[in-house]
Amino acid sequence: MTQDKETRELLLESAKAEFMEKGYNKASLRSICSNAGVTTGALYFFFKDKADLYRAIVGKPVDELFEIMQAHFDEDDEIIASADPDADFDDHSEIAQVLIHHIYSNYDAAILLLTKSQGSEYEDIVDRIVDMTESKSVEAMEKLAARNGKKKKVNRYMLHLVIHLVVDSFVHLITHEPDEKKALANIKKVFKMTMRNWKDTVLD
Amino acid sequence: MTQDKETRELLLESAKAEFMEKGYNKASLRSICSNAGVTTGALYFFFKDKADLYRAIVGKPVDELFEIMQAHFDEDDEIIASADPDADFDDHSEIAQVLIHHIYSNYDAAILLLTKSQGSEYEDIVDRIVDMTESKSVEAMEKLAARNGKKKKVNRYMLHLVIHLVVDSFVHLITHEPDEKKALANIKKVFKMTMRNWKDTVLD
Amino acid sequence: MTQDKETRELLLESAKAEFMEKGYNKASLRSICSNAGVTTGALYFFFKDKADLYRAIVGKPVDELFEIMQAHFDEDDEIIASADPDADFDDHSEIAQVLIHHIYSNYDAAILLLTKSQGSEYEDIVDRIVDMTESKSVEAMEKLAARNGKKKKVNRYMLHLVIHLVVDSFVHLITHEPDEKKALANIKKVFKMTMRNWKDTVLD
Amino acid sequence: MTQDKETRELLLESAKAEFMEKGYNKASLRSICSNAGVTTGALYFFFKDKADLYRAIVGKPVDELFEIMQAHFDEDDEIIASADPDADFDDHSEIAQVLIHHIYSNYDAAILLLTKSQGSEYEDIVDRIVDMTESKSVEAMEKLAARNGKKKKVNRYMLHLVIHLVVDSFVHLITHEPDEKKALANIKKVFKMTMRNWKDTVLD
DNA sequence: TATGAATGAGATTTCATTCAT
DNA sequence: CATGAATGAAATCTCATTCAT
Repeated sequence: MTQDKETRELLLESAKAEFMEKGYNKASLRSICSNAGVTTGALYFFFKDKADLYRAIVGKPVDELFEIMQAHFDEDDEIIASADPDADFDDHSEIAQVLIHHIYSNYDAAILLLTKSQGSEYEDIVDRIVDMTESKSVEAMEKLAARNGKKKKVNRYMLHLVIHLVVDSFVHLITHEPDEKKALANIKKVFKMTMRNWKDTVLD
Repeated sequence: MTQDKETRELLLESAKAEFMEKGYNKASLRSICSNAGVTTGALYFFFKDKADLYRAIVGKPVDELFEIMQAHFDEDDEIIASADPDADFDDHSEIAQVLIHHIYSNYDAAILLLTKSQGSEYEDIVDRIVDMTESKSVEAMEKLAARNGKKKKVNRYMLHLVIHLVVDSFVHLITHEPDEKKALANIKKVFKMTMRNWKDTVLD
Repeated sequence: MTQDKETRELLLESAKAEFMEKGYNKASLRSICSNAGVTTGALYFFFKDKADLYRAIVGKPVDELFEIMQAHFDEDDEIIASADPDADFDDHSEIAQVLIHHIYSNYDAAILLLTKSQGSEYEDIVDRIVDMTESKSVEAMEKLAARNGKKKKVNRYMLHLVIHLVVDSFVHLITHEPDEKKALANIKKVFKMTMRNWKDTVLD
Repeated sequence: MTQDKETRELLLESAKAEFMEKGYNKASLRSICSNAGVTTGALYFFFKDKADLYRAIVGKPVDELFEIMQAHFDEDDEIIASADPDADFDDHSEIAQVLIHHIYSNYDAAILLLTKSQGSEYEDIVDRIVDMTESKSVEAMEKLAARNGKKKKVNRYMLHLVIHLVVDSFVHLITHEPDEKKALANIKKVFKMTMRNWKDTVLD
């Protein structure tokens, strides 16, 4: 006993592997424990329940992701509030880079969240990201319209779809390209594509 | 009771409802049977196991979908094989209409497949559609290149992504728009968008 | 398999013994099943859960008990409504006999209820009996007072206590005297005692 | 923290609350410890096991109770041994007062013992009190008979029952009347009632 | 004194599946 | 065709207790 200080870590490793292999629902706490070389009781010393164990793996990265997004939208708000009417919203290269870097720094958690979270409290993570992005975009567009007086007609359905697709692109990229640099290179194309789609189909 | 020969049908109805409510994994055969007013034995008379029951609901629509797609690609092949070098590949309105009609004619099955199939043999249905579309597209492009001598450089990653996104668009549309006509109207925009993305990012 | 038709019965027997030995809370469904020679799954074919199993043993006797009591109180009501102002409420020998007979006809269930029900939905059975008796008694006394014009002052605390004690006497008798005839003989004394206590302490 | 030497006290407080809320059986040592702000190890430093912890709360009051009762019976013995053949055994007001005072001075423990002790070594406390009272009463009656020559026939069953009921009355009173003075007032009525029952039914 | 970690046995419940009738 | 019964394995979770430090 008292192996250095690792049991919790062993459990997290084992849980990661099990969730990855079987998904949240079918993952067995028994397997997780026996693979970690401990009894089920030990697991319950460190984690409240299955949900808590999963949260211990993906919770922090998720929270940070939303913080990063929030910070980005706050910045945009400031730009909108500032004098310059021609500020550039088209250059998403910075936020893309930050997001990609954060995600690839937590790659295991990202894969778990995007492909193995059904049944957990995170099963709607992608929808939550889409929803946040959409509502923040709408807000920003309304502020811009209020300030500029120009009012572009917006196709709300296409707005939703385009945002959905750019998020899906991220998801697809992350789940298929394990190399951060390559992912970043591709995501820039995705953004370019998205901006055109935006202008062509969201703004009538 | 006048049940004539309907037990199988009752079971299928009940199963649809249960799968819809809980998803493939969490659906309980017990619940399905008791809601259908029969015992588990009856279920096992008509269906080999849980997978077979699910297949009985979604199998035929899926097979037909792939047949429709196959027929479409075969037509394209013929056009490529024909003399006309300027044949139009850009007009997908026909295939779109046929696909949408097929899907909305089997709407329950479609929703089941797209949102409730995790754990079943159909959990990868979207990927299979993407894969088929992608490989057929590559084939077609190679045949065209061979015939025309012109060889456009193709960005395989973006090809894959663009196809993925158009399929995702379908999925998103189907799961969010229950009205066939409205869905069809929107899907045309999606195709237009996709064609531009194709030319801009797949062909360098 | 198919032993005559008895598995459910075996389970009930085994459950009775286990509940009797360990009480509701500490009774183990595992033990019950293995002592009955079946697997736990079998139990869950016949009973919804632990509570349902317990209910299958004691539920009917309890319901019948309350029906018997209700019928008794209804009879009293009729007597009160009738002309005779001097009807005799003091002779409880009939109800005593009926109650005792019912209880001793379901002796196992009675012992279970009175001594082993903690943790189950029946843990308050004695209180429920006291409450019903008390409220019916109060009703009856009020009706009598309204009819007769005479209004005896009632010490509510002693009323409650005396009723509690007569019920306790029943309980004590039942749990200590397994012979129905002897129990009946003693319960008559208890009633006599109770009637005097009633007059002396409930009615000031 | 200034915990000086209070951990044990914290644990006892927390245990009292837990036992009160859930009863002996369902009380969780984990909860007790965490509510006390210590770990399980600490508990096991002060107490041998769950039983020992419970004993630490209720043991002393129980022992004292039996001592008080013993002293009372010893006094009675002396009176019997004394010359006066007409000594008064009917006035229990003194012992009633002493008992009630002791019990209300340890009210938490009393409630715990009377309503939450199932599963513990004290689950039979009421029976033990009844048994002691009964055997001491029989002893006393025999001594009296031996001395006086008169031999009243005693109905042993009713003796047991009457004692049981007076004890039950105490229990009921204690658990329903938190005010010591009111309890004392009522208990006197109970004794009066008991004395009459005694003469009427115990002594044929 | 007290902690933090871990045990191991136990609890109830659910499930897909089987099979004699 | 269908029933009713039963299996057996697995699931998550809780518990009192122990012990090295």
